[in-house]
Amino acid sequence: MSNGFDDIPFFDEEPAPRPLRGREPAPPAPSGGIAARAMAARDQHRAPDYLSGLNPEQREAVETLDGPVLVLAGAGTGKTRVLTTRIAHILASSRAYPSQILAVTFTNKAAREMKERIGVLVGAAVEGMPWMGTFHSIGVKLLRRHAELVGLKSSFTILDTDDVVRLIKQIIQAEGIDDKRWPAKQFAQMIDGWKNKGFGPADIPEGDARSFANGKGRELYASYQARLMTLNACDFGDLLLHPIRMFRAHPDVLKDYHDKFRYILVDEYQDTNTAQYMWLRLLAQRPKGTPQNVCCVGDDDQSIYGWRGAEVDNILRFEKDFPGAKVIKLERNYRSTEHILGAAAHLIAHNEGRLGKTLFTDRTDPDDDKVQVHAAWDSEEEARAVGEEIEQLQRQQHNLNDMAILVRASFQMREFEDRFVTLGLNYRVIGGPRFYERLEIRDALAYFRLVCQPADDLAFERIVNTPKRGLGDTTVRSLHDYARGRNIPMLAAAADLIETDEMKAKPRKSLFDVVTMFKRWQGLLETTPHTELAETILEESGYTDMWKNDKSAEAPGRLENLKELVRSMEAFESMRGFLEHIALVMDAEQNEDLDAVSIMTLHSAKGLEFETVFLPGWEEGLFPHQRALDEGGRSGLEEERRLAYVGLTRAKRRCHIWFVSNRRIHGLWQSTLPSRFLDELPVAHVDVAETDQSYGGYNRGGYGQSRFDSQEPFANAYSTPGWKRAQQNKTDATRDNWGTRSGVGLERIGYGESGPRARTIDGELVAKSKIDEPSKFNVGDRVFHIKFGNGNIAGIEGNKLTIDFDRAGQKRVLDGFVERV
DNA sequence: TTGTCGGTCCTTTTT
DNA sequence: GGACCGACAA
Repeated sequence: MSNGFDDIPFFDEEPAPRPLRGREPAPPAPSGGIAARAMAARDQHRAPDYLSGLNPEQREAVETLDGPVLVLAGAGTGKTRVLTTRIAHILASSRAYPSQILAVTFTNKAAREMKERIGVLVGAAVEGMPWMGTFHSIGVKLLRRHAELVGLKSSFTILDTDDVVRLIKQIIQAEGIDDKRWPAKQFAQMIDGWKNKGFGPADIPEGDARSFANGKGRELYASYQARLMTLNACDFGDLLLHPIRMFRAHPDVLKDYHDKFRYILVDEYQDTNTAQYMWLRLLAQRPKGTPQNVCCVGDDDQSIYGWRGAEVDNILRFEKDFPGAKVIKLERNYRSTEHILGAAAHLIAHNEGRLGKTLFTDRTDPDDDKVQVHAAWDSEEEARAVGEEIEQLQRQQHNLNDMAILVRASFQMREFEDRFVTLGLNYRVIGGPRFYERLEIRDALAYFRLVCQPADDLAFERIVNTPKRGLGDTTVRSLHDYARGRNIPMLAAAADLIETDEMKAKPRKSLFDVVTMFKRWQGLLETTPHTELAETILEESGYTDMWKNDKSAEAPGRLENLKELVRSMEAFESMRGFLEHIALVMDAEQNEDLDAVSIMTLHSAKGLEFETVFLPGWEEGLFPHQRALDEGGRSGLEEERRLAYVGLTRAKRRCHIWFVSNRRIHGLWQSTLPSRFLDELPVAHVDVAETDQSYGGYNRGGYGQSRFDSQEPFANAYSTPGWKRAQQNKTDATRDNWGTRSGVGLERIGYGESGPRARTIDGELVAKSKIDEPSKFNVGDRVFHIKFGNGNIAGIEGNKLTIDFDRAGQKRVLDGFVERV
């Protein structure tokens, strides 16, 4: 089986290790220069196999190797295939060594996938690509090489969010600022935001600086950075910012990398933030006359990370940054049915700031289902109905692995989990609390870190009294002061202090034990296999015993996790190697063998695809989310719409959308309006599902009778009272922002024409909490609630009523949902 | 030093 | 409704 690579000489690694200043050897250049000619030398009539399956646009994106290229790749148009084939093509045509290609992704998952797929194309040569990885992992690699240029030692540690918050808290307290009023977590987020924008302490806008801790924002940021330096540590943002500073301050170093990276490729370009953009521009923009072989792939319609600093503008201004750039659109979709594509395309057309792509497919099959819209009474019924749908598919021999439930917010998952547990339906939650973030794992890692890196004060503080050794705040504080005063690590300070009389006997003894333990472990570091050492550390420190003696329900699971942690170290050469890996890769592999429905947020679904997709919770306030509307205005709404677009385009064959009329939010039942996005779906590609169970038809047992129960079952969801009431409310509050735009947004589904409908940006839940207004109800009033039935008011706070319901017991509800009887 | 009570928060999340 | 954090008392 020939894939066109069999006889191409690949170089596993650059003739290592070479001084940086030395120029890369040019790969054996084919005399003609262009790829096609190189290939033709081997095969006169036929392009290599790896190119033959591509459509013309994809092929252009792969073969345009000279100069800047922007590939606008819609959902399901073979984006990853283009990227990987392009790399294969660069290698096959001997344009560069594997080590001369810089390929950047956002997530480790994407990097892994890319590596795998390139491996399939080119075999072992992929192992020679050290510069393929996430922005952050490449940043680490650069920094380890040149740490001293930014004032670090190359053994620097990488702090995760948890460490950062604890560190910032210390700094806030040290400045004598009230850390209740000015929470460290909030400031950590501010710093992260600044770093995303590429701001150092000197660069932050005056307003930002003033907004925290009575104007001390800048000062605090500066002391945080100073503290990181003394700790020889970086946070995630620094992994980008330090290289940027370094490249700016040392053009000679930058030049070396210009020479080195002959080809630069960037995945998911729409997600780059300003810092990443600056980083990339430094590396990709070359002096005039030198080749700028940069290729960015992205989809502006799938930009859903604006809230964490991603700048869609980066994709929009690519052509300005790289004059003469070739822009290639991939619009042929290989994933979904025409109905799903039609629905998605029509929805996303409501956005204004777009580059404008329209997905199409040749595949038409009269048997394909349209996108189904379902209504349910409340979230419980929604979960029940989705469960039934899944079981039905299962009976038709569909795999659970091919189905996914994509929610807007993670609290929605719970209802589905509960339901699936009762049904005995396998499910897997993706993106929940992650392995390496668990308490016991972080504790264990702190031990390992401190052994490898005795200067890691954060690790020291974390475990010095875990398990309990009688070393409380007082002891730690005095250690801290001593260490700061002498500018030495805390572990060293501890070693000093136990030699003196400054401490009381008890803490002194404990501290002595700690110091001795760590000394011994450090001695074992080079001689003992690292998994064995890890076990020794956990045993001797008393950490495993701590959990063995713990009678709580989680303890056995935590011990299990610790074992798993040690097992996972086997794959690494050393403890240091392991720590480096997990500092950047916080995810652990999921069990793929189990056949299970996936439950995840829309955000984590990006890049995935499923035969059948369920999209619950399409209600105003939830999706689009109220906060996105309040804080993001028009652009917030557009990002929500892109999220909806991402959701729809995950589906290959079947897509079911749900909305409910009642949802419990923050413990209170609220009645909800169907999402405006439902109005934006095209009639031609959508079916409103028959609901024999919703509303009228379903027996809700002894739970409060609905006043609609006596009526006829509804023909379809759009004629249900919830929907009608919703539409009524919408027209009542008409503020028409879009109505006059032509062509889009005016089609409606299954209900009568009534003129342009309101599409307000600040679409609100029906009721909001209002504390100040006097209530129109009195204690003792007899009232009716749509879900809970009749009851008496037991208490009133603002518009929140406490009601003793005849059947449902005591509940707190908003006064908008009850009426006097 | 440890356990319990009460107040607050509640979108999305990678590195 | 419930998880998490900090203050407070034993």
